[in-house]
Amino acid sequence: MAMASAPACAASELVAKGRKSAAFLQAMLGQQPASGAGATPHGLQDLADEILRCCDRALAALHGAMEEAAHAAAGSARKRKPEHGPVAIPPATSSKRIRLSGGERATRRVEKKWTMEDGFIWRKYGQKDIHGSKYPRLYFRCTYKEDHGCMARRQVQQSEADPSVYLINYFGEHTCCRDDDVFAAESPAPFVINFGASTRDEYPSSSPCWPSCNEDDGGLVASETSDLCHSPEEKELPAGMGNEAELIVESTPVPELTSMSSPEWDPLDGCLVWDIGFGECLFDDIIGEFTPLDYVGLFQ
DNA sequence: GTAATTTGACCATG
DNA sequence: CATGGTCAAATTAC
Repeated sequence: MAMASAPACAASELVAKGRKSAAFLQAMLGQQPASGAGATPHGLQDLADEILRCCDRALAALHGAMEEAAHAAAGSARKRKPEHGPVAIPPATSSKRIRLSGGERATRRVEKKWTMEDGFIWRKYGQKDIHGSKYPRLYFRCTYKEDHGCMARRQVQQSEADPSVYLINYFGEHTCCRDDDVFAAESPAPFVINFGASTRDEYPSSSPCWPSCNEDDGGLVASETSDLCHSPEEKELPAGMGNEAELIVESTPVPELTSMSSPEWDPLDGCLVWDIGFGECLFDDIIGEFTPLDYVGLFQ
């Protein structure tokens, strides 16, 4: 309900402002001439960079929480099987087969990441060479499928256009972290923004499914409904890996990969690849764009 | 010894 | 029949 999403929205705005400040800091550091042999701006830049990334992930986590809240709130207005976690996809819109156990149809979203890491723990259960694709498709299911009956699955495939990019198809939702007991006990933790380097320790094995702010994480950044997604990159998705995505999630190139050494790198755009432009716009606007239409009503 | 991964086989779908 | 998704035995790693 709105009462659940309002604090999340406020927190999201705060994180967004923090991120903006960090972006400016990083920009200022980038403009600083490397004067003073001892003063190494790279260390500070790395720090600012990490702050940016943590903010991004915090936003993503908040976004995910709001999405959950939105789904829960919209339960009466939107089609959702109450006894099944995954949201049903209208079969009529599905032209390609998506075989799911028990014939279920689940939420599906596509991410493009620079790493396969997403903070969740997956177990690989298959690999398949895909016709016409240079790279095999890897099949993963949640490690906690047995323990919690979590039906979350994902398919990972390297992009042919850019092999450094992984196209990750997510099916179903993680229920292993949504159990009432677990969620009640752990709910504060996932949204704690820890700017330190030991964030991984914030999420011990008791709640391993929450996306964590770790070094390897490519960063889940944003998601948009297919109606909102106009990214041309969606067209780059190989057959069966995004053409019918319910959600397209643009993911972040880790800044240090290119941006820190690139003179054209825009510090305000270095951490997130959004369909929208960053420019000088306030983050409030970004949140507006960041927020799927489903949630807009909840925030007002 | 246990858990995770690999990989070929099987099955469903178009 | 071709292709993609999943299963499960074998293998490997810890």
